Amino acid sequence: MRKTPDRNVMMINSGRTVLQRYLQQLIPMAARGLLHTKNSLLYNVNCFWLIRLPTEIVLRPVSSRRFCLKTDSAVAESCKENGILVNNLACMGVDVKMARRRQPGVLKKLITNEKGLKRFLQSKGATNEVIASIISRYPRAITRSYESLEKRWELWRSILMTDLEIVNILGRSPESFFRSSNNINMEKNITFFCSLGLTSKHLCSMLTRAPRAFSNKVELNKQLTDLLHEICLSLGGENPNDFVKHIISKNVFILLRSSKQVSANVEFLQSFHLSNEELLALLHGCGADILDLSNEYIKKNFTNAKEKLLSLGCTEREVDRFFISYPRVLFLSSKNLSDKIDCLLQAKIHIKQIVEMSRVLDISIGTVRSRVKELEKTSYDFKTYGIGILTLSKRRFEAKLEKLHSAQ
DNA sequence: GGAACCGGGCTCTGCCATGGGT
DNA sequence: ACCCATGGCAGAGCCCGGTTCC
Repeated sequence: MRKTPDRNVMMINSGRTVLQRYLQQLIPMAARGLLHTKNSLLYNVNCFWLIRLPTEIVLRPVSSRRFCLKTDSAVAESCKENGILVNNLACMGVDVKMARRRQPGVLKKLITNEKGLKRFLQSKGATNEVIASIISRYPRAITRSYESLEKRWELWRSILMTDLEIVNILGRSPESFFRSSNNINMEKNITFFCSLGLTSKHLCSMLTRAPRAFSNKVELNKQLTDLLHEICLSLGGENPNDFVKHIISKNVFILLRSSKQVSANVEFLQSFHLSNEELLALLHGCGADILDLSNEYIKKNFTNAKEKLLSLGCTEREVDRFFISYPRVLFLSSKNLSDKIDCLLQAKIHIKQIVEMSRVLDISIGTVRSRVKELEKTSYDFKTYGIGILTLSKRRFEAKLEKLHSAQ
């Protein structure tokens, strides 16, 4: 039995469960009985069931479609849906088709809290459009009780400053808030993250950027931090606690990855035959950036990029140095990286210059093209003056360009 | 003063699979 | 059989500016 955070909620939920099972059995029986006598009349009639719960009275209509006798399997499937719920949602602007595709079971439920959810979110400043979008994308949101929503919101507000920040996150990622109603687990996560030495500022950033991490079971988060702890110790690190805190604050998305993936990515970096000290420094620095990437993606990109660089005359050693000095290049898709290199070569930049200044691959192809074009007007020679100019920020580049023009 | 180095900011959801409960 | 909670994974960059070095 899954834990529910609140005793009252648990009672309501268990009451509902018993009642639901009872109704699920009762309604078809009633329907059969009624159909036997009033089949033709019932087809277009809305019938309301009065359901009394421990804390609330819900007037729940049952669609006449429930009594329809069509045999087509698709229609039979839709007959199981709570027609009035579906109508309610449609009236709220919910994309019912999307909701049905994502969580079909929710539309079959007899007891839901869509109106309560709407009131709750409205009171926090969410617009009707945002609420509809939230339910369309994560229909299970309407199964959360008011008490559970209040508690969860309170927990989120203990980290974030305003209701609006939470509304914005919900609008972006409804699943992260609604996927679990286990508020005790969320509390445990907050305590756990604090115990790692992460400050409220860190927690705020984590909840904003990777809210899903707070819905992970605390054991799962602990499993990952234990792995990081072990990695640090196995590499001779002296302060594993700081290492864990540093990696998480640097790349919070690591908490959304399995230990298996993170492990595989560390192994990938190990394949460059670095000393323990070097690998530790790499993980502490720019190596942390790529730990949350899909391992297959990293390997694929690495293989393709390596092939490309070797074909352009680079040595194995240069290639390895290139990736170690700037692992973030592995973020780039094979095609993007290849196109970028071609673009730089076309501008008469030598491959050795690119390999030595890998940061140049940080810039978008569009920016490279426009900057090369501007520099051509000033007869800028990359061989003589280097390619560092391409990596400047927009403001610095424009200032530099102005000077080049005035010097002409 | 200018170039090079470096760290950090923004961003990252939506879907499917699975195990367990009912 | 069905649903829920949760784990896992695919997807795929660019830019800015502070500090240090020469």
